[in-house]
Amino acid sequence: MAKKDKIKAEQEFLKTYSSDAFEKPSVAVDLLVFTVEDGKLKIVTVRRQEYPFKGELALPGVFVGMTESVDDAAKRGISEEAGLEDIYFEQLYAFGEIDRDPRMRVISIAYIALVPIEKIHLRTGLRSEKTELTDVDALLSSKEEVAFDHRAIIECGRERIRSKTESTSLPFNLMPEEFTLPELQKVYEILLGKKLYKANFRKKIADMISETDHMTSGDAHRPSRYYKFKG
Amino acid sequence: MAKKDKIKAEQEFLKTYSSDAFEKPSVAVDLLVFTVEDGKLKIVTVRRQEYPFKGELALPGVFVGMTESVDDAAKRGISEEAGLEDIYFEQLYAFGEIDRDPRMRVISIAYIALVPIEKIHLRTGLRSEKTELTDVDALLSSKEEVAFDHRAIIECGRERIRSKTESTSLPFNLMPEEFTLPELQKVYEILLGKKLYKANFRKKIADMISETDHMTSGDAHRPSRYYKFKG
DNA sequence: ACAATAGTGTCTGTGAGACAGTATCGA
DNA sequence: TCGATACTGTCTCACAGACACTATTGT
Repeated sequence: MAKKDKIKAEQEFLKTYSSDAFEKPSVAVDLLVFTVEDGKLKIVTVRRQEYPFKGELALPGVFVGMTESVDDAAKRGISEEAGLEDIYFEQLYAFGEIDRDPRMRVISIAYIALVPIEKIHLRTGLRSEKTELTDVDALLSSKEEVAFDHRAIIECGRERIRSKTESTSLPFNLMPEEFTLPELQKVYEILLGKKLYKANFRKKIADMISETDHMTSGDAHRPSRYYKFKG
Repeated sequence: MAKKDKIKAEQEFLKTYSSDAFEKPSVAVDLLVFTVEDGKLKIVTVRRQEYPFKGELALPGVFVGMTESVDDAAKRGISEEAGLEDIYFEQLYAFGEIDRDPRMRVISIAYIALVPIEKIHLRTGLRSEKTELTDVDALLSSKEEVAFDHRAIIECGRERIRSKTESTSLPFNLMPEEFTLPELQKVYEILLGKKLYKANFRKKIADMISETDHMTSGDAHRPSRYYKFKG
């Protein structure tokens, strides 16, 4: 194959579009790390210590490095901000408005992650912002100011969760290894924002679970069986 | 408000992350412009005139400029490559592997667009690549080489179309202003890849259409009523 | 025995799938 | 009249929703 041609073509290309010829946007990932705590759907947030949006809530995020894929950047961010490894995450949406960051052009690719609360160990981020757990629905129905376009990103993520809860096994990613069906139903109800009928719920998820041989004990009522997620 | 603080914070930020301090990935949009022609689902493709992947099929795409949003870049690309304005499009997915372009780091945000065939006027792109219409399912089931990771992107778009056909009114974006129900059903069958029952199909889409007062004529069989899409 | 929660049986309505039937054109 | 395609009626079956009933613990 004409290697000369190849090199020439490459040089031609780099002349019209090289690292130096054009200014480029920065690319970041923003992270929506969801969990359920105290009967509420929450996300990991940081409180901004600097302008712009100083003092406001924001999503944790990292810039995408040249030596990592976008997925890997998301994984790194989740690890740095929430101390989490090996958890479920998926790409949500790319947010690309010109002025979403007043300092510079940043295109942000948002990811959602789902974690059982037991696994979460909040960690102070690299830029020493305090990480906290914030009630998603309370935040979205409040008028609290949220940094950048992060309110819209959170709304988008909330919607994805709701939608995939109806049609996939997504909520299992919020559960510990073993769980009872009343616990699981509660999580579904939180994600969907409505009460469910016990019998119908159990029929729906019947083929996603397998039972274990032990039960709850110590409560002043009938014990509940523990189940595991079955692919 | 402490404007001084604000400026200082900004400078601090730009020091640790400025246009010059870090190399940045390039950001492009790749376009999946779908249409139905001759009973087949097709997309607008270009044939690469340069290395790498010279001679192979590729998706049309443009780099995202600093003065346009990512959505606007997609709109511009659709206009430049297919001569189309005011058509339906939506973001598909961001592809961010490190080596998806062997020349340089490019993160690509893929968009799908749907156009009735009557509107398509293929236009030679800026880098004078020939644009053509390619049968999607034939391409995907063939072993033909496709440039970059574009085969995976096309698969992803094909899947999005199939999925949204089942649950939304997406296919109407492929129809002209007025259409008959047999025509509409044909399009659904192409998108879903299977035959549908007439009566069931009509029940399903009944509330998305409104009838007009005219019919087909000239065919050697019963005429068919024209309908319009109704929100 | 009772409060409290776990778990099951079943009726009903809705909607998809399957198929048979009727309607209306040109030749 | 016939071939061809448009259009409609209706049976069935799977499944979600709603609700009533039974089961098992601690106090």
